[in-house]
Amino acid sequence: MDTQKTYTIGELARDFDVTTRTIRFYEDQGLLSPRRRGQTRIYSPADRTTLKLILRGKRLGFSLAESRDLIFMYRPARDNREQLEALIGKITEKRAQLEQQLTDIRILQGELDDAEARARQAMENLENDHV
Amino acid sequence: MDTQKTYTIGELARDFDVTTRTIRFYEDQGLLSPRRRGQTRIYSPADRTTLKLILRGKRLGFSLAESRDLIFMYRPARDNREQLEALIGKITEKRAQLEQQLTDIRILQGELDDAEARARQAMENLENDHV
DNA sequence: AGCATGCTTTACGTTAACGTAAACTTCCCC
DNA sequence: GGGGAAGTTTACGTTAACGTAAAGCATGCT
Repeated sequence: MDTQKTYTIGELARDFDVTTRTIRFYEDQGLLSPRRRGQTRIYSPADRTTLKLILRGKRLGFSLAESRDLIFMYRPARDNREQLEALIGKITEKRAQLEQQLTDIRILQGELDDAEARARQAMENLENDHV
Repeated sequence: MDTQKTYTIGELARDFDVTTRTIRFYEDQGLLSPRRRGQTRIYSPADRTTLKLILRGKRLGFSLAESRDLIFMYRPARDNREQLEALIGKITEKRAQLEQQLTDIRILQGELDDAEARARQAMENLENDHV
């Protein structure tokens, strides 16, 4: 059964809140390669997932090159041992980067807590000074 | 006692592994404003901390504008009520963004685990096929 | 004195990630 | 059959975040 759902570029753009230009740009960069019906691009659920991965990467500050690496990391490839070892090395690096980000986020969260507390305190003081 | 440690631009550049151009650029963008001895920039511990904040922001994918906002959020300012409420609003937004990043990171970590497991499996298979 | 080191300003160059506009086809609707 | 909506290609424009180069001052060796 070839009953896979498909999407037009406009649908994806709406669903993910990006422009069609953006989606075509990602294809240009080798991150997407949708089928074609004539000239028109037809996106599969897998393409949709890839797009989701790219946008998640963006939220974490990754470049498109980094996201492409991640995508190809996740896609199983018929590799020889060297390639597999290189892959594992890259995975290890990414993991370290994510750990660093976790640390950064936690610290920042704490600082936001402080900042909010001080802001609320300042508002209370305004009240009192005003009285 | 005015015995605060100070830094030259070159020292900061080495310590944080950025170029002096980068540090001057941040000043240009209003993120840093070091004292001067004549022409020469003199950085205080506070300036150093600010630079650290900027670089942490970069690791999380923040633009310099976002980092500047964060810095001014953290610096207590003599504000009126409207400004304080706006500040609290911004803090709340940032918090939501950080939560999203946490979610993204956790998912990605899981995917990296999968990818590594598959890579190791593939290596084992290579061994066996080889025998 | 001469020269290296490290600071300064000024200014043009570069890359990533799209935005924007123009000109064209295809399909659907009434 | 004449719009209108959504797709296409081509191509130039834009912004952020620096890189790179040139030319000049100050300081400290040797």
